[in-house]
Amino acid sequence: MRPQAPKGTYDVLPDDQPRWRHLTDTVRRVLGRAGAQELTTPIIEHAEVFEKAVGDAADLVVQKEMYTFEDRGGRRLTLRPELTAGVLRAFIERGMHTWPSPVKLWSAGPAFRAENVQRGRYRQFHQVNLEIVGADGALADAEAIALMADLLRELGLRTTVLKVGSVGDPDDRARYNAYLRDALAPHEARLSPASRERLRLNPMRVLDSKDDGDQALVAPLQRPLDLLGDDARAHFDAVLSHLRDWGIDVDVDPAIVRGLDYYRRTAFEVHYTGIGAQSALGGGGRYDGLVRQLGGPDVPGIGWALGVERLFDALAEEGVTLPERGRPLVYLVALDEIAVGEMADLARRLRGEFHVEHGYVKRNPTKGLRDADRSGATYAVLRGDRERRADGVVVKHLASGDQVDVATELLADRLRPAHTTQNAAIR
RNA sequence: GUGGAUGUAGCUCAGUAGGUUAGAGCACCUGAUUGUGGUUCAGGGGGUCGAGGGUUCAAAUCCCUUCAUCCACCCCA
Repeated sequence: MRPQAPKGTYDVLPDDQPRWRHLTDTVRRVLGRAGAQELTTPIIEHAEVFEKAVGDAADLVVQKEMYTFEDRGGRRLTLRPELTAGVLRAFIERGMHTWPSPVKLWSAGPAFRAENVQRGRYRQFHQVNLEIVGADGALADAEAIALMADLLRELGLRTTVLKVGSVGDPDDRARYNAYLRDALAPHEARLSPASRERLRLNPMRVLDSKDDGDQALVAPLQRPLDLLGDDARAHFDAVLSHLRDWGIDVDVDPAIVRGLDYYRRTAFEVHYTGIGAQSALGGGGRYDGLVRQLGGPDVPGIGWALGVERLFDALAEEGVTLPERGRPLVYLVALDEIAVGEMADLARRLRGEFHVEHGYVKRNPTKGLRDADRSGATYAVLRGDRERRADGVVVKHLASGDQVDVATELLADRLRPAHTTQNAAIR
């Protein structure tokens, strides 16, 4: 049996690394200049952190999809299925409510869900996360959404669809769920089996059923947005107004739905068509009761998460070119046994300034130049007995084929100007 | 949890009315080329045909089971 990565996991190979760096660099820049600070939390947390966050609605399904285990000390630990709960746990544990408010925190890293895999869905996946904790005004909602849009744009995505809605305050949600139950009860027999179950557990979910019959039944009904209370309505209008002022294009989605109870008011999602059935790049919303629910002070918050794998899918679909891996400036070739050691020494000196590689063994010029070529280096530097007699090396510019003898002690000086232009022929 | 498709060399894939030593391209190694790379040419290494069982004189090929991958359903914090 050949070794194999666990189902739903994958290796990020060297050629894939530059796009990951590009992503984290962009996140750091875009969110950082808005005052968001990077926070790294553990990948494992006490299971109760997530259990409390999910709440009693804890839809058994959700629970089942968490990787929970017992460590040797008998502690119940969970591989985080998302980043928000851990961030808020840190917020509470570290007393961040005493920090200048609001506290803006971003995080990025792996998360785990025991789901069946498909395109854009893995068991170990990665998220970029932003939380703005301690602000309850519409301005915070608008800024959170705007920052997500900024990030997507700076990454190079142009054709995303940003849907914004409101799930209202808890009373509004209860009222809407009751309305849906009443409205659909007479037609229950015509609902799909899945939606009959939804009607019992979480009526709002019927709204995003993929069944055509369900959709026909639901079409004439009012949406959550239609039954907002005055406060939630005013808040939502203010959010939209800010976004309009800032030129952020959004689609108002009157039927936007959240699975968990702690969400209130603003909810949003960003989608990208063309990356399969899992078209949501990410989403977020306001969670004013959550910090308290986790055992902290009663502070409001809003946040979002983006799925890294889906971002990469979308970037590929959009044809965005990402940086390539770094190539050496010089590749050192040892033409005899003595030169092997000399080149290793030379490499260590040059690496103070340049990206320098060598092959550890004696090579004839044919093989040595082939190695240099494959490394992607700009220059090959060769040394054998002929060069040793002159205390020098041969420097060959691989693209042009031009080559020149250089005294060893002058090599760094000759490379330095080329280093900045990388392609300059040796002078 | 459910359904469909697919598992053959490091990679992408041919190869089924069951029939000798299982092939190609790319990649890798060697040589042409013992002081000059990319191109080219010649040669070479590399396979439990995903795994286990069954049918058969004979299985990559047919049957069963199982595992994995992909896509979709479900679900989606």
